Amino acid sequence: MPETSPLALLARKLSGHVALSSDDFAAVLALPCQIRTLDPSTYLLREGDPPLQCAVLLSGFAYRQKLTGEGARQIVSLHVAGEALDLQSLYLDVADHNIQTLTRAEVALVPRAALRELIQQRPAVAHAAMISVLVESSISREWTLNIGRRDAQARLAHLLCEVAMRLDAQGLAGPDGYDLPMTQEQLGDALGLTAVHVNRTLKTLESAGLIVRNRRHVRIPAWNLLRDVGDFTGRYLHIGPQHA
Amino acid sequence: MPETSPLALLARKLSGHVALSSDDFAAVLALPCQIRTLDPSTYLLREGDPPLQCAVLLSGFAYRQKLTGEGARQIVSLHVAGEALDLQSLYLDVADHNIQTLTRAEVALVPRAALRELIQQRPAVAHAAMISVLVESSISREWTLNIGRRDAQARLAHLLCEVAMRLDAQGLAGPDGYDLPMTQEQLGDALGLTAVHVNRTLKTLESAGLIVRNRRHVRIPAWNLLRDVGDFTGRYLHIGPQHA
DNA sequence: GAATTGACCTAACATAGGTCAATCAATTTT
DNA sequence: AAAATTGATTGACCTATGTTAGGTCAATTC
Repeated sequence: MPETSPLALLARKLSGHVALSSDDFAAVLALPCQIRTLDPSTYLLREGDPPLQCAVLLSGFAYRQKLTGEGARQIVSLHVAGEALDLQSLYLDVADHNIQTLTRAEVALVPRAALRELIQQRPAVAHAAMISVLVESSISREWTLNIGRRDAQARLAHLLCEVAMRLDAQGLAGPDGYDLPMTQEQLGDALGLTAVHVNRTLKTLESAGLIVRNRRHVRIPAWNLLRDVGDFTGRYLHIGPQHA
Repeated sequence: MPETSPLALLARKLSGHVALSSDDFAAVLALPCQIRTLDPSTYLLREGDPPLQCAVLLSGFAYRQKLTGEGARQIVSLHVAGEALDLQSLYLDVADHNIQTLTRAEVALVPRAALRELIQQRPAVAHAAMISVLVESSISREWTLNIGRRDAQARLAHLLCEVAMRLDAQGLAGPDGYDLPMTQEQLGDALGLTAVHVNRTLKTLESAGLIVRNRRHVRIPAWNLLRDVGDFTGRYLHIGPQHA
């Protein structure tokens, strides 16, 4: 089946957790949508706004972010191509966080009503969407643990492992590492650290031989070592079909 | 309608966000369940186990928790009476976190299959369950922000405000404050701090007149002040019906 | 090709919060 | 009621991380 629809990526992602019938699959592909190419740092949703559309990330990276009253930024989740960004606010009146592109990115904008209708009419799609939300919750819990209870080195190692594994699961990581599209300031915002300390910590990991960097490219020469330093286990990512 | 079923609390909670028909409401009440009274610190679910039942908290408090490889504990969410604890793992094969009672608590144990069936057959219930999961996700994001980007005083003030507002929304808070059922060590585990520092910070809040403590009882004499110190806004709790 | 910009990097210093250890107070057990 | 346990409190000290203030370099822009 040629992937003519821009939503093929989404359909594939959804069917990664639950078997979708070919009808279900086709219905996802048939969702109405507009394609947009967005510059880095473009807002897709702003806290306080009513969510009107559901963006699906077709290429590039995006993140969710919140600000304190004093203007400090915390990145609360990262997203790679294929993920639906607005399931989190699909049934809520007002957005509780901001969504921004990290890199230049293509998105498909699906009208909220169309997606809700699809979910209401197709239990298997609803099931898949629910799992997708639950997995995101699980990742959010692990981030809370990471930020609350691990030191800077473990935190950073953990994040690098997570990104590596998630890219790998989407077939987006080469065998020689991956391009991490975040500045050190953004890494700090994701980890609850300052950019300065991220820099120091990257240097530490590098000189310990745990990572090899070349500009934004990261290679992990000994997965087991970085995994141990980062106290990383992929279980919370719930990769693969959920049978039970 | 007399609340004969122990699940009345759950049904009320679900219908807090979405209108349920009386049929839907009755179907929730008719779920098969076993009632248990549990001691403090009893495990309801363990990381790595397959979730087989869905616990609904009828009275008392519970929390979700994760441990690092070194044994540090992070409480990742708090739960008050009326909340369903296992929607988070209802569609996942393996639990990614632990759930424990905080106080002595009564729970209703609903077989996983029964709940899934109900959700599959009643779109309004599915809708309500989804919202309940989404609200929990939103709270999780705010916790990440709180732990990652606020200092100890703001963190603690924020948590105290959140608990006050959630108890109030459930009608569980008196006009003269509430009983916070957590030890200072548990507060630390929820905030990414040590018990010692929680103690110091409580003292600071107290001597600034922002809270009044008597044993575990907390009163907030000037809501606006504590709210400002904690940089708290209740928006992320998404209290009330979601119309859109 | 000078100026500007954004990201990376470094060093010196400051501090919020952690660690350790002791004491006290309240509650439960014997 | 002694003893034991659990949690709260406090003090002295330490360290991981933040802050400030600058550098270097490469990529754009004028």
